Amino acid sequence: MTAARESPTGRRATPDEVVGAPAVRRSGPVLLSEVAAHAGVSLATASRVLSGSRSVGEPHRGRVLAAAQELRYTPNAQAQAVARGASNVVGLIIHDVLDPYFSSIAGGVMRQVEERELVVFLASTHSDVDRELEFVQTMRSHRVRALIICGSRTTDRAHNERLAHELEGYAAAGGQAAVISQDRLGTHAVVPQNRTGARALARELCRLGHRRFAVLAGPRGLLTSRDRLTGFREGLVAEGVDVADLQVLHGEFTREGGESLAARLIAQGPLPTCVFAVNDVMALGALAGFRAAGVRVPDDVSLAGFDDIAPLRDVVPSLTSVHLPLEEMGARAAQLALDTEPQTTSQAVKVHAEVVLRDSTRRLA
Amino acid sequence: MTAARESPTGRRATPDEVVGAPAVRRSGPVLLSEVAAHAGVSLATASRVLSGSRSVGEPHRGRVLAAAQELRYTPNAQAQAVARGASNVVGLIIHDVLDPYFSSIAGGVMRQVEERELVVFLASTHSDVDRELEFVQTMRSHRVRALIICGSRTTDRAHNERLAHELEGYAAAGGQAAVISQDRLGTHAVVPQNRTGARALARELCRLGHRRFAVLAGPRGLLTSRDRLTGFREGLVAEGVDVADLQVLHGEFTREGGESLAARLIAQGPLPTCVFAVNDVMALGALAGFRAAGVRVPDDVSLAGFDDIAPLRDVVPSLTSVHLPLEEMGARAAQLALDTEPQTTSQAVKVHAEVVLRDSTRRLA
DNA sequence: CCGCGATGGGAAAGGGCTTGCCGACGCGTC
DNA sequence: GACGCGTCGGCAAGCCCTTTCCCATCGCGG
Repeated sequence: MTAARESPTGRRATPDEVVGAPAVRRSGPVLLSEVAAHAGVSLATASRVLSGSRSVGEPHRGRVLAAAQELRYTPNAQAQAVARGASNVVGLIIHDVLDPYFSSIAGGVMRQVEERELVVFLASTHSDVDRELEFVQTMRSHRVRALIICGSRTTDRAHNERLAHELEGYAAAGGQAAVISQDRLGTHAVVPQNRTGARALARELCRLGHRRFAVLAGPRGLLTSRDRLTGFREGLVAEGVDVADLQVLHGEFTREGGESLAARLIAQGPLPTCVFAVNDVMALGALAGFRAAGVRVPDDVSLAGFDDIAPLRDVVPSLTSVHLPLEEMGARAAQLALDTEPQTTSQAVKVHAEVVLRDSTRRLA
Repeated sequence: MTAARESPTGRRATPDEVVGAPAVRRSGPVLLSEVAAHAGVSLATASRVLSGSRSVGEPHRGRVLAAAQELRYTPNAQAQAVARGASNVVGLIIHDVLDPYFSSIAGGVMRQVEERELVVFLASTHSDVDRELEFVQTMRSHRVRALIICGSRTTDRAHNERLAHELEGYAAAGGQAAVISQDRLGTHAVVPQNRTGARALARELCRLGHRRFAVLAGPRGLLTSRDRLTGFREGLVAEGVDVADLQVLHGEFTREGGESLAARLIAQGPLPTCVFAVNDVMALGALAGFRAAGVRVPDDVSLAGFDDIAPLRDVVPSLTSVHLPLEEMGARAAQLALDTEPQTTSQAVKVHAEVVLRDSTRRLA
């Protein structure tokens, strides 16, 4: 912005000038041209030495390297990207770094990115679909070589279309994208088996003897929540549970959401024997809510979540959940976006979800 | 990298060629020049309309916008950065996204960054000091306008000097840096009162009647660990506790580290009445370690941590800790780096650390 | 001694964008 | 009607690199 290049004076310094004002360092980054001048070679040669794009004879080679070192030259990655027509940046769009679900996924992505010596642009949407769209634009404008979105997954058709449209634009411009947990967007996709996982969970819970359930669901518009709810319902039906009186409470997909839903559930009257929170963050909130109200888990009510996020390890009682290999999902998405040839037909990787019974769900007598 | 522009044939297409192959859309991003051509104005005008750098008369203005929309033009941010001589990217270097301490800080940074409509480059060092150095280089080469490091804080003099040197180079090139939890690096700094906090914690624990302590410390080379240990010791001395037989175990600054240290502590013989883990992640590990060994907290041993990370909220027993406003620290660092004029003398912000007594530390009879 | 291919250096043409400058134009004023 | 002024287009010169040519040089066999 306030670039204020103060170069007007800046012609080539004659030897005398060098003697005259030795310490007057131009501020701002050192340029390749300065390195070249310092080494007494042409710009082209300096470039070739430093980027290793072609062999350069020893005398010159050494001098360029020395000059670069002495001047503390750092190539301008932006200019390089422009000149080469390709960047080494990967875009990552998630909801929130603070949410363990997303940070685990981000961790997986980062690992892959680091292995390839790339760099990641991180953007967090805070669940705002418009920001999501906006960020796709931003990423595109930064010409990221790959884009990974772990996003909204809303049922909002209009939004999904716009997103698909954006992504198509991104792809048309030569980028590779992978979306986590949502397919049919015309990109690579890594999708957890939400429905199957929830179905399996329902089955296990029924096998523990539970018949009366409540579900703490996310916002109605979220596909993830809907899929898990649907799967759970199917599972119950398969086990012969009457789903008619299944209590389903909708709230935010956050800890606070879970907490207040638990409170609402308690207020509504007799508790079911088992509560399924469609994700672990909500389950943790619910756990806190129950505890605050003096409702004991699992004695008074059983509680299960979904995702098997890391902090679950330290909770008491340990939470029953449906395990998702979050880091792997991130890593896989990164691989899809980074290792696939552009123009390949997009792949969809299904991720297995596995029920893990722990102490928060008890067997009924 | 494999840029492979398919231009060898690529001289300028003659009008005839255009007629010959009308639908052959060049792949790759749409260029500003194409937009300009489409709108029938000059490149300059198109640029001005789209960047709003100068007012442009209505007939042209409208046509440029229409053309841009129709062609789905996205400006090349890299080229813009080169041309403008300033980028709108902020660099963030942390150890690990998966660690709640760092992700909280990252969250704070992100908030500030988003408010300013900038974008962040995230790099994680996984506690590797060399990678840290490397990343500073990378960030510098990407010409990030601000750099926030939440890093190693090692006692390794050589490394610190190299880091300071790197940062000085970055600053000389016109960048603004802020470092979290380490000062004397010649940059802005946000430093938590580790020592004071630990001292206060020691005092509170003594007031609960504890006299025999153990400290689960991080690697010897980590300043954060050392400061907290020092402060804790000072606090004990101030309370008249004999520090001679204070048990100090060193391990990794991770959950696993805490877990195995707890095991070691148990194996070593009679437990002290209270254990201080120098950070919460270790404390959580220790809690798990104790639990696994059948040692009850706080009945058999009291346990305290430091940082007050988010997952602590859901742990049972709730953990006594020293609260640090992590998000704010990140936000503050971002502000320092973003809102300060370059060349200003660097500021150091001290962050208050406050003891929060919870259920994991009990009062001795 | 000459021609040959291989090698390495440099000038210059990009890459996609911004912006300083100039000139054209329309308007109001005296 | 001439002049000044403000507005707005466009040319072209940047920004900092990479890479394509092309030419000079060199070693070498014929």
